[in-house]
Amino acid sequence: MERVFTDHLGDWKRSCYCGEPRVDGVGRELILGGWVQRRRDHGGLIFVDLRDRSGVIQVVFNPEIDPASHEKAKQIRSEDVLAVRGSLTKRPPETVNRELSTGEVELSVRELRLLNASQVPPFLIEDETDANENTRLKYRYLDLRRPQSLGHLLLRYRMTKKIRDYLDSKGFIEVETPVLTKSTPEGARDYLVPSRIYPGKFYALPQSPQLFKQILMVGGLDRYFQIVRCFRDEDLRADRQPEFTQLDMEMSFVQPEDVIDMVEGMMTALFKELKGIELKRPFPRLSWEEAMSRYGTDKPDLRFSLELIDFSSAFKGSQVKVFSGAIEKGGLVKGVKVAGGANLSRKELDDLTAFVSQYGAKGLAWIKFTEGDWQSPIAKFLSEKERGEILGLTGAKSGDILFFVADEPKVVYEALANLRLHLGEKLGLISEKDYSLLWVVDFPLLEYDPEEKRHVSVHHPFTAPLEEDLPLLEKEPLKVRSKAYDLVLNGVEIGGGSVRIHQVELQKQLLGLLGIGAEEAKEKFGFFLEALGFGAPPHGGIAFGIDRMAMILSGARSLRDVIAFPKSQRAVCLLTDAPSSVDARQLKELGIKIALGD
RNA sequence: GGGGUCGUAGUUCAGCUGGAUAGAACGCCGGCCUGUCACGCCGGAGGUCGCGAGUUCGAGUCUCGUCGGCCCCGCCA
Repeated sequence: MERVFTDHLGDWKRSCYCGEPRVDGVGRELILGGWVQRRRDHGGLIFVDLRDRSGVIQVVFNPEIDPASHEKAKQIRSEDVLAVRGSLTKRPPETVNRELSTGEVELSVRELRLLNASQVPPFLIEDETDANENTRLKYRYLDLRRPQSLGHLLLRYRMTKKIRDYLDSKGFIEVETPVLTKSTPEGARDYLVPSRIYPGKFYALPQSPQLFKQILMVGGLDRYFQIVRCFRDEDLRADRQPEFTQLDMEMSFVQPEDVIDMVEGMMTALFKELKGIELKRPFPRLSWEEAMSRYGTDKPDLRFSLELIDFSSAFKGSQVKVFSGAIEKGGLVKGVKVAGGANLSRKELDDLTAFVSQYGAKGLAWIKFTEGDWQSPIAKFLSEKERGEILGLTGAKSGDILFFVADEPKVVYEALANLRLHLGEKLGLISEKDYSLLWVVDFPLLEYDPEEKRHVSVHHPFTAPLEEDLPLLEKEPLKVRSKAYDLVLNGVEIGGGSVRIHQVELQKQLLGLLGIGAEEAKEKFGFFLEALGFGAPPHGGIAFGIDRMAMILSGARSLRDVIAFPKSQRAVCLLTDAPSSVDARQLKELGIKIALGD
């Protein structure tokens, strides 16, 4: 039987939100509106928990107060929308509900208006919902009614609001840049938008407004920011969505220190506002090289130690062939010591081995230090000298365990960085309440891409080299460091930026190093190079992942929790079913034929 | 593109080495109930076991394929 409600709001004006009434309002007549969290029908009395974004209040339908509304209330079901008029009353002391902000009061209803009936919801609207994400995303509007969902969006809003206020106070101007723009080489795959007016040509959705913000500096804006949607057509992860939001900023006449200083001020204000935390300034800083050697990653989580230890020199020429072999081939032997980790079971060690194999490690060697003994598959191959060096490097004591990975540097770093994180979580070394902010600086400007057989930018092609390294650019480009900086929060890169190249000749030289010839440069970035030639000031900036920041600051597990309408891992919007087919007519207008291979 | 994992009632799950009528909880429907707030009590409905092949006397269970959710690798300057 379909329930249909036909009441209208009429001249009723809502008095306040459901979560607001308190004892001091007792006796007042209130009009409230909201959704039915729950109905408890006692035959004689009917209780309804009425919910809106502010919270829940109990409303009571008592036939002795108003028989008509009590009769009407019998039809009420979960998630119906209703408005009630009645008097706020104090609850009898024994019926006070301490769980509710409004638990000392309730509304005695004199009139009920049934505004809209709800279908039976597919899952209960509660914070501890166990509905799977599939269902929650399909019925996102129901999921959003959960206080936790609202909390995430609210925190995100307060964050962007504070950012805007802060940057405004520092003289930044928010400027919008195009969403329909030009596809550029380098970087991620572009989302393309076909042009109807120029069949066969395409706009691209921006991966970031990089060139536009630099051109705004050429335009004399001096301080720009934008909270802006960006698009990258790559595969998704828990921390990666195809469309995401950046705080993009840029400043003129600056060096890295100036940008870093501005950002520290902003982050400090943000943490104070959102978490009530006073951050200490300056934030800690690591060079890229130090971050890699101590943590194996350019975004270390400093909330716990477990630093990497280098055994490469200790194992040169070792009887342990996997170690000495790796070193001979130009690789490394590195490891981590877990104090008190000797009680890890064989199964756990096997799991850890499987874990590092994901990152290309061929094995995970270990030594358990027990009372007067070294338990290890490699123990019998270790010389006295090596044993001495291991003890010297690690200070290992009885009860500890040591892990080793020997391979080419990239594999060693990736495997151990991830192992370190994995162990940190598994062993409970990370306090959820801690926040660790860290700058990583002095990145290399370029790295060599063996697949493309050319140099590629570590940051992006517009990043300026460190002035002191400029002489190396011609002969040893891989040794050149850049004026780039990343801000890392709890092991997540939340922001990255650089001071840019503002001189056209240097920019051309750099594009050349990347294998982008004059011809291609002109076609792809001609407008930009031309702009640099008209008096581009020195400038630099940074961009932050707003979604990631919101995720971390709200303690969410996934980016999807802090995005109102996120995509599934296969890049589908489960609510709208996008992407979808389009009319043949639309395709024809665009001059597009679908040519799907078999 | 690859690996892992999950898919059984509206929801979350159980379902053993393949065996007869596929269960539970919550939700839903009906009845009773004036102080509940995860109300309670009584009764009831609800299933193409994601989909398609195959093996078998017999498949929710085994095999292959396929679709979808999630996690990861590759990818993401």
